[in-house]
Parts: sequence; structure tokens; C-alpha cells
Amino acid sequence: MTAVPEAGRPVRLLLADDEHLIRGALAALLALEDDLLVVAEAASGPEALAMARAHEPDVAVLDLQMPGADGVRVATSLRAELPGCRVLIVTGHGRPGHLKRALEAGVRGFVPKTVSAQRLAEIIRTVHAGNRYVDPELAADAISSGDSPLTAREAEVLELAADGAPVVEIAERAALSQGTVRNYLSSAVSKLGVENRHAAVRLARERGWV
Amino acid sequence: MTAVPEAGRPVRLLLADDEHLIRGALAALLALEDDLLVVAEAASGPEALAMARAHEPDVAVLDLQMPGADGVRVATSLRAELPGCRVLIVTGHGRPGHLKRALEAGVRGFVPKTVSAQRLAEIIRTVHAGNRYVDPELAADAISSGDSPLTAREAEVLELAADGAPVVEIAERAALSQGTVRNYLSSAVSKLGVENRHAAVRLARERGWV
DNA sequence: ATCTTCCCCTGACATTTGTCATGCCGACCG
DNA sequence: CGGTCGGCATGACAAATGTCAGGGGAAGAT
Repeated sequence: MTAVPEAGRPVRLLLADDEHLIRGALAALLALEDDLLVVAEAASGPEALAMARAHEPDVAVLDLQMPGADGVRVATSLRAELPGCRVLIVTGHGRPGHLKRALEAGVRGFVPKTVSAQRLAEIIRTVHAGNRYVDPELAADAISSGDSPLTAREAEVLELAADGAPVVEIAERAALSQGTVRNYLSSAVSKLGVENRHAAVRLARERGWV
Repeated sequence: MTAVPEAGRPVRLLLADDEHLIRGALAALLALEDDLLVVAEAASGPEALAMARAHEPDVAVLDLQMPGADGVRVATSLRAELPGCRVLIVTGHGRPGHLKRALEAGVRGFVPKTVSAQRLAEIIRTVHAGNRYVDPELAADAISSGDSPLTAREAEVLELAADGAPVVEIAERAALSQGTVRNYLSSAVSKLGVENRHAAVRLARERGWV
């Protein structure tokens, strides 16, 4: 139950972020901490998985937005393959829904990139010790925005509408009549309290509900 | 005309990025270079301007996406107030149009965050020596996507339509008849070769034309 | 000077989208 | 069991949107 393993073996880290500049800088800063050791780096989701299998790190620090597979998906796979590896997600602009999905995927920590490196190092130790850490502000956002009020079909139709497709196309893809599609869209719009379907799509995206 | 001022006074840098983690890490890495000196940091557009006025750096390294005012806007102000200060823009996901606007604003360098810190240091020296540097891949994107085919009004109307506002509202805000607004929207859609206004907004955003 | 071309602007018409009333089915409760 | 509630689905009607033909004016070409 020691939070900081003073003289023990260091915490082995995997760092995954598609931005070289940031990943490298982060690796350099975390290397300054005596009890932390970066054993692998990755620039994409699949690469992160491969690196994790090869090096079996204690803690995986994953960016939420990566090419190939996002942080949450990687976390899900890791949970199955390497149960001993704790996952910490770092994100630029956190959406409430992402936090929820991340926690469901067994992620132990969730922090925005606005924290300092010093703070991040502390959080890595917290997570490694078996505790959880969620950024208070992101947690508050997630709680205040609550669960999705949308039903399964509403969310499905809204997702198909997300890229501006016309109703006919959505109806075809969902195997529904046009009237039904409009109805779901309308219902989603009123539940979300917005003006039109496009605002609904934006809001649902912000909240991470689609 | 010395590209690397070996024993001269160091290059004075301003670093602006809203993500603490990255800014701090970057500052630490650049500090390792003997000829570079970070004299100021900022987390927002206005703050970056204030810091620049106070410290008069040789080179300003600005993130493109910042609260308050984006990198290009800051660059425009800097050009007027501190003509001696070179501006280098760093961006996560570069849109072609942003590069063009940046160059028009007198920016001397434009690089994605996928470069290494080592490389960034070299580019800072290049820019400080009075030369320009634009990431080859971003430049290729910008050239292949070309100039905006939209007229001034078309772009204006498209921008007002960007957040899903209905035509009536756009017409009011632009002081136009509804028919005219629809016409501009329609023209933009056909010029961009897409299905509907929403796809047009997305494409124009991607290209940095709005 | 006149012609051509492009941009700006408009209203009328057809199409698409949003809203409403309605029916069906399964789940939950008394 | 019968009743009620919420999700799923539909078509009819009203409102918003996209498309079209066309007029006026400024800039550049012949």
C-alpha cells in the first residue's frame, strides 16, 4: 500500500500519443522522476496494443484521440489481455460521454492535458497504487450532463444523420420509413431542447452520446 | 547571417499553448538547447500578446488553437506591434486554409505537432535566421486543395449557417432576403460538389475556408 | 464604347424536412 | 388478469429548404 515505491523497482510506463512532439517531451519529463520509467512509446492505437503486449507495462498513458483506435478502445482490449496493466487516459478536450465510456472500459484515471507534468507524475503513482483519479472538473461536467436521454433508435438515427445525410438515405440505411426517421429526429431534438437536428447532432457529440 | 549563433546571445522565445502539460514539457526540452531561451509562456491568445509586449521575444511559438484568439490572429497583431518578432505556428491537425491565412499574416513557420523536439529546435533557428519553414506535407495539402472557390458573400452566409441556424435567422443577420440566402447556400453547395449545406460547411471547415 | 463576364440580389416553384395524431407491442405494476 | 406506460413505427399536413430563371451593376476585354 505504499503510494511512492521509494527504493523499489520503478513503475514501468507505456506512452501513446500521435503527436511526436508531445510524446517525446512527456517522455523526457517523466524520465526525470526516479520512480518512473518509460519502457515503450506508440503513435497509434494498434501500435499501443502491440507495444503493451511486448513490454507489459505497469501503467499505460493513452491519448484519447489517436489514429487507428481511440484510447477507450485500446483500454478495452488491454483490460482483456493484460489485467495487471492500469490505464490512464489523457485528453485535450474532454467530452463528458467519453469519461463515462472510459470508466466502463475499466480505465483508472482520466485527466485533461491542462495539468502540469509534476501533477501527472503524481497521478501516475496514484493509479499504479490501485486507486482511481478523475479530474474534478471533467467529473463535474459528466455528472451535470448526466446520462443520455436518447433511446437506442434515436441515437442510431442521429448518428446516421451526423454527416448531413438526407432523410431518405438514413431511412434506407436503417431500414425504416422516412416518416419514422423524421419522427426519431424530431424526438431527439425536443429531448435535447435544441432548435434543429444539426444542433442536436452537435450537442450529442459534445456530450459524447453518439 | 549565422544560422546558429554559437557563442552569441541566445534566441529569446515566447511559448503559447493552452495545454499546460505540453507547454511545460516543451519549455523543458527547448531549455536543453544552449542557444535557445524561453523567456515567457502563455495559455491564451490575449495572454500571448501581453507577454510578447512585455518581453519582446525574438521568436514566438504559437499553438493554432487557443482560447481567446487563435494563433493567426495573434500573429497579425504581433506583426503590427513587434515587427522584429518572428512567428512560428505549431498545430495539432493542420487545415490547408489555415496555412494560407497564416502566411498572409506574416507567419514565418508552420509545423505540425508530429515533429520531434530536436527538429522543432532546428526550425526555430531557421526562422530566427530570417528564413521560412513550412511542413512539406501541409504545404502539399494546401496546394492540392487550392484557393477557396467561394465568393465573399457565399463564405459569409456559409459561416452563419455553420451552427445549424435556419435560413430566416441567417437572412436577418446578413440583412438579406431568404431567397438570396438560399441561393448563396445552393451555389456554395454546387461549387463544393457536395450534397447539402451541412456537408458544405464541413468541407469548408476542413479546408479552412470559413 | 460596347460587350462579356462575374457577382449580388430577388421571387416563384418543387422538394425535403419537421410536427402531429395514431396504432402496435412488450414490460412493469396492482 | 387488466391497466398503464414507454419505445417503435407510420402517414398526412404544414413549414423550411433547395432550385431555377432572371434583373441590375461593376470590372475587364475587344
